[in-house]
Amino acid sequence: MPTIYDVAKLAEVSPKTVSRVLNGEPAVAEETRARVLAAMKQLDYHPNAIAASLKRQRSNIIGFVVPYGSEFVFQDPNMMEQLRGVHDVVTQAGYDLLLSVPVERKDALSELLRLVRNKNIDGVILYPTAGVERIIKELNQKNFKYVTLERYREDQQTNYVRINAVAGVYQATRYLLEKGHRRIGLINKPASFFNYCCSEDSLINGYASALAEAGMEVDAGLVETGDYTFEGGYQAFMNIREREPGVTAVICASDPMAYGAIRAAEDGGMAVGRDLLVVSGDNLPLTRKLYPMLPALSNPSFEQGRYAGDMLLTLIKEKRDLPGISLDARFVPPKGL
Amino acid sequence: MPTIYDVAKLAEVSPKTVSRVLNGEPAVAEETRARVLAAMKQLDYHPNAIAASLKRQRSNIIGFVVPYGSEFVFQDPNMMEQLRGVHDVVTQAGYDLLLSVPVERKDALSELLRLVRNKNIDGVILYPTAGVERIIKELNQKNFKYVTLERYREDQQTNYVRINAVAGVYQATRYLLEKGHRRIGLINKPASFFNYCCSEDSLINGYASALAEAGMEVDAGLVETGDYTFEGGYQAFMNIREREPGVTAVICASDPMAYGAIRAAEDGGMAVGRDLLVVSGDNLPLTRKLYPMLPALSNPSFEQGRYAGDMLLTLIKEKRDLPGISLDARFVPPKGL
DNA sequence: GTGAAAGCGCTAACAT
DNA sequence: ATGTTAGCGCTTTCAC
Repeated sequence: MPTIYDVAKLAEVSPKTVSRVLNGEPAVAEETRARVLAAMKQLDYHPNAIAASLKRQRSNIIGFVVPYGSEFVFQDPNMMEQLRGVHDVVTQAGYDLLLSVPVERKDALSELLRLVRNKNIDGVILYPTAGVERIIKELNQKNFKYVTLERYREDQQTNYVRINAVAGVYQATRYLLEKGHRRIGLINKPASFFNYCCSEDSLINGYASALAEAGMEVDAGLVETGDYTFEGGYQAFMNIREREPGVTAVICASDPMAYGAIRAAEDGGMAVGRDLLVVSGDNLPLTRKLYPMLPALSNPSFEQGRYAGDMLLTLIKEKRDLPGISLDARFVPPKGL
Repeated sequence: MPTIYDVAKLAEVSPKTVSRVLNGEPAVAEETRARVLAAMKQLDYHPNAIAASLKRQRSNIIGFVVPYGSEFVFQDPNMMEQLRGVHDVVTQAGYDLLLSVPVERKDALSELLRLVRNKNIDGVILYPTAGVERIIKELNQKNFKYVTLERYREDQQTNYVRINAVAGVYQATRYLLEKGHRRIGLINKPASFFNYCCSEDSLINGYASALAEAGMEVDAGLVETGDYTFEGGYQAFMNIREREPGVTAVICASDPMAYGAIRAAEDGGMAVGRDLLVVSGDNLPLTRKLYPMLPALSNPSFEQGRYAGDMLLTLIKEKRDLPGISLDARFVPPKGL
């Protein structure tokens, strides 16, 4: 493989001049630049990014570390949407994306440390999980740039992009109340998953406010917690139905859980859309297609990824922290209303 | 950041000895090794992977380039399964995965070239697309290691992992015939997508053989081609139904197309499972959950990814080409039969 | 506008 | 078992 020296020799200039052409630096005569470019072409020269990284002390690679094990991650449509958002924005900025999903869930933190310490990467997008605080501390100490999806602590002020579903759930609940529903189930997200710390954005808050406005109280029998999966949603709805056979609507914190609830309802002889209204939790494209008539909470996961990527790139460029961002989930009423 | 020299000084050994400890080379006295490790710990030393890469002339990074645009890719469950397979196997072998999905579909080939030429990566997994042949030629010339998912040419002999659905479709068709179905639809995969060259593994072959054995011929009115998407499946079934109102079963080449066909059937007033039997195309976990009663073709996409990753690692290690692999899709009869 | 020299942090080759 | 030397391919002073 030809190096910058080979090009320099052929073009009869110094290596530094070749480097200048490579990096589009201005102080090069047009005629010289042309000669250098011709030499590159003739030799089929391509710069070695690793050598440049070593000297520059940065790799132009962004890391994305996702805990929870690959089996879950690659089948979770929201994570894929976040990944897509991050990918698109960093790719277009000329960075590459190093994707790391610990095969075993328990390796998530050490994997993160490995990536960061070996500093192949210029920054990292990560999910807060239990135990991450120690790592964030190390990142801060080393002045290593990161953005978290959701917050790792309730008092985190900077460098996160989160989604707040409370307003969406409030609207969904109001909508259902207005339609005459009185026994409204809620399949909430787990208290300790992404945002394992932050109780304030539990869906229960929006749900409870809307009920309170209608002079109603939360009935514990109507509330369940799922684990974001189909199975979790299935079981949760089964439990709710057993306790509250009169349930006529259910709000789900995620689409897979909504699918589970739908199957549970149908297995129990209910006709979804007639006996039971299901509010899905993410409004994934697939959900819109499978169940076009159902209302939904719309989770801007893709935008979350985009903002996170953007924020990280700015962090890297400007070397300062940025205030965290909250994106509100929206309520999408059913088609034709 | 401390370097290998700092560690060497503190441990009172040479840098080379530190390097030996780092790489687990045998010829180090136990006592020395302990001293070095202690020094590393004291300094919070972590090796710089970029420097090692420059010297070693390899990065321990595998590239995965997926064409078709990120919007499609991250929402396609089969691609995600392949990605997961590749990811798991290379990760466990100590490699990192660089994921590259050109945001614009037309940039796929140049993206591939960029990755390869800058040789940040030790090898690449790629999909054959129109025009890829030129690039494969360059890869061969430079002795750069790659594995293709599906073949880029009918006569490709090495370095691919493909899925052959013909046997599965044959079994599916036989099953349906035995159950008494006579008007069996087929929503085939497009002739030019992954394996844009290879007509031999068109589903039509397995379909036609099974029909022929039963003394029947292929009725062109029952066959459509989709583009792997929900919309494609929807439209395809609509077309089939219009031409052949008596259709009682349909075999789909992918799960999203099966979802589309199901929706089309239901929109047309058919009850899936009673009026129409749908054989889904991939047997994704989600499909098993949403439609547990339907028969399916089972597409081993995850295994395809694993084999591709394995093959690439072997290619890199042994510096030789390997014969291509075909994985047969299976037919999975409906539950309870 | 261009060039010479030094060095990023590591490892391979060749000592001893 | 351990050390010395050189150099991977580039960019960064600092000079002219």
